[in-house]
Amino acid sequence: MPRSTQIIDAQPEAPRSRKGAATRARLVDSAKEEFEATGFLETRISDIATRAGMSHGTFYHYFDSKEQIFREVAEGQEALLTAPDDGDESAADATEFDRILRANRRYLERYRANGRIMGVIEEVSRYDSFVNEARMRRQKHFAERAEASVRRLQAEGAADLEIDPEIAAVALGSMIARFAELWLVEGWADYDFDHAAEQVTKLWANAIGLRKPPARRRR
Amino acid sequence: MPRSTQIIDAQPEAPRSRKGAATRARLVDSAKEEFEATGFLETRISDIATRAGMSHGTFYHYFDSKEQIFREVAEGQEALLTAPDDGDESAADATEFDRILRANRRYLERYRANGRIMGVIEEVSRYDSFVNEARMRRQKHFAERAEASVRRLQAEGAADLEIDPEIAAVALGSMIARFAELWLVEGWADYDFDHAAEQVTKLWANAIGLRKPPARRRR
Amino acid sequence: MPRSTQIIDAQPEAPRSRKGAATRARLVDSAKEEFEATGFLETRISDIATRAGMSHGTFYHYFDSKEQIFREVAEGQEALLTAPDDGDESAADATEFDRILRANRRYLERYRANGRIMGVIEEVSRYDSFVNEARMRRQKHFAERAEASVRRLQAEGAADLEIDPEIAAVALGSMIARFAELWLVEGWADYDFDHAAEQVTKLWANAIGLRKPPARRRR
Amino acid sequence: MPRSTQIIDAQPEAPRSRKGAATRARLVDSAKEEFEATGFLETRISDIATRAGMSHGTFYHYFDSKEQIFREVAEGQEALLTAPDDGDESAADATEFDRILRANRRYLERYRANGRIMGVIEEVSRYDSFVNEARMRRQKHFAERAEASVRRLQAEGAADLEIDPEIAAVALGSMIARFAELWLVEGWADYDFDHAAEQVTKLWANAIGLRKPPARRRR
DNA sequence: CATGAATGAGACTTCATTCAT
DNA sequence: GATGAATGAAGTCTCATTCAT
Repeated sequence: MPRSTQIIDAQPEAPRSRKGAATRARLVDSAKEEFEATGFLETRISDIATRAGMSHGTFYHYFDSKEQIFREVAEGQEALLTAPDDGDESAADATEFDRILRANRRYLERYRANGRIMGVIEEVSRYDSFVNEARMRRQKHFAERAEASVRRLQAEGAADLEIDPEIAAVALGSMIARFAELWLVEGWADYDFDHAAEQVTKLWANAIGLRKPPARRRR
Repeated sequence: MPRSTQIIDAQPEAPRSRKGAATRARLVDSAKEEFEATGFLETRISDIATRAGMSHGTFYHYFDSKEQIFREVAEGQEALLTAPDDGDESAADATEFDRILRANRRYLERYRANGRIMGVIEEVSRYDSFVNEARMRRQKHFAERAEASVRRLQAEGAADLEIDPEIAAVALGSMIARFAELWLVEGWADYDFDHAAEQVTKLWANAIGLRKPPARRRR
Repeated sequence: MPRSTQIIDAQPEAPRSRKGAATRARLVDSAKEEFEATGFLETRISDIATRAGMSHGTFYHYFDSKEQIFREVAEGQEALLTAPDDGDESAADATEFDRILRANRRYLERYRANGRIMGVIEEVSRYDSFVNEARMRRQKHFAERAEASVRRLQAEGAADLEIDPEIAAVALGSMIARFAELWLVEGWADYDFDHAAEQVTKLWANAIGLRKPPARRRR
Repeated sequence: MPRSTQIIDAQPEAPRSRKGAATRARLVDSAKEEFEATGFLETRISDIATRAGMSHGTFYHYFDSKEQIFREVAEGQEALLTAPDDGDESAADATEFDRILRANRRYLERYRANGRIMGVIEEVSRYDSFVNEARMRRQKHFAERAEASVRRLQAEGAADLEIDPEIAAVALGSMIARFAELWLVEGWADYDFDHAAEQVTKLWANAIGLRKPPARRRR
């Protein structure tokens, strides 16, 4: 049973030596840079290899195609975007509004730090179902959290009961995602970061009818 | 609304005869169908020509490239999406909420009726600046209306004054646009149309802090 | 339903103009020459195109691959080898031996006239099942005739009854086929044509125990 | 019987250690298996190495190329096919017919036991002159014996004098060889072994006009 | 001896585009 | 206007072979 074990195993095979692993990593890095600089379609396999300082043949030791390496790059970005906060989170949140604000800021900050590649991911997700699935997982990730949050608030009497938590979660997640893209990738306008983050959070909070709970006040 | 940015958008030459015009129109229709069925990248000039029942050589009598004919298809869709209501609009709107609801419904209905090609436009806008510009014009079209609407309501005391009308317009426009794409192109979920339209409108209205003002009349 | 109608239709499509047909024919001829001169494996698509005086891109208008055009060349040879005699056949045959001799001579003559390409067909038939099938059809064609002939002669009391007509047909067909290959392709030895043809016919006749029927004598 | 034609058949170097010899042998075995399973063209060096449980780099310690290792495999098969009977041969043969039958059976049995690789040898012999030479040596080996046999029988008055011993030897050798290939490699039909062996021997005996001479004794 | 990373020659193929008819 | 034959740039991918470790 030689010749790969199908589908998943489509990958040439993992590097077996330390050097190989380093080379592979170098390729992924170069690929990301090249995709950022040139876009997906315009990037040639040999561009990636050359940028990584190696022959294009080497590329094929580690990846089967441009699509495949892109998936890995995209996967990394998606993981980064949805990674949990790296620090004392709950600590700082005085109010529910602060909690939402922090989440939004985190998303926007991370998106801003990777604007170029995020734009390319948006592009590629339109014709590569793997990448699209990863993007949908991200969307789902945030939607689930948002939905749970809305339900909880409704239960606490702190949110509008007429809001459908499911739709609200998708729509508000969409708002943040597209707003981020327009602002940080398309260059729609040059908003002040703090102001923009606060504004979309206000829209979000208003949208679900967030009420300042009894003993708290918004800044 | 210039026809694309008309740089040297010189098409081979406008058809002179009636027959030529018909052939050209046939190509545009076939192109749309083919793009819907196959996506932009996978569609070949000869696919379009074949679908239109002619030799691919003929294509070049009317268009210079796949990009060019796509721009025309996309332009048509954008025009359709932003076209004014075809009928007695203001008539029916009893309240501001109804006005927003009607606008959202119209957008969603039109989007739904053209889901496939809208998805392709989303794709192509990522690597064709003409198409992207057209999409941005659409976004701007809605954003301007939304911004004006928010300002007016704020002036009337019918909307939250803490909301930045500019950001609100972009963010809420983004919400509708991405929600439409997720729902109607990506098949994220199968919402009831009326319910979904009403929900996103509620989110919108809440977001800007819309208050049913005592005695309201529309512009 | 664009994009070919599967399998059979794998061919790019038949030429639509007279000029196209001529070009296609030119390709087939050049392919045969190139295969004869260089062998199958060593022949490049562009060699064929260049020999036919055209760009390699043109090749792909008419054929999908080297295998495909080779099949057409091979098919032509097989047809030629099994083509019926072009002339007054039965007329001349005084005896059964003469009949067998004539058939053998015809095969050997035709094989000799196309030695090079026959050798390549032998080669390719080992890894292209289409070509192999064509070769097997040829073998079968002759085997069926031979078997019928043996049965008839046995019935007439003019052949050894202990011979199994089925095996005899295959074995004697093999004898002629391989002998032809060794002699005319491999250059095993430089026999006089008439002598060799007569000798293998004698072996054949003896093998099946051909008896001179009552009122006839062998020359 | 020189080891191939030994032009500059310089193999990397004969293994010096016991371990090296074992590795080398393992490669030859794996190569044979791989060739049988995949055919010559489709087999890659790394397939052979992998099957032998080693890195493909190691292959080059022992062989220069796929051709070279194949020659060794083929050489082994040819030797096997032409190897003298391993036992008390003459003993059992009561008649000349029995002698021919025994030789044919031995060939067919050996061929059958190695059908797959024999088929590959047939293939490769068409484009590797070394392999072809080995095959021709086999053919010559049998032809020489057959020719001598015919001449002897003719001298003894036990065979048809009109038969040209040289051509008969080649043609009848061809008959056996091709019949074996059709039957045992191509799967032309599923003959009973004993019956088939006896039949081709009858054809052979008849062909040379073998007569049971009054009182015969074998050499 | 063995490993497997790295190389790059060399062929294949696609398809937008041109152009003679 | 329409046709479809012809072109060739451009990229893909394979795998035998080398070589540092």
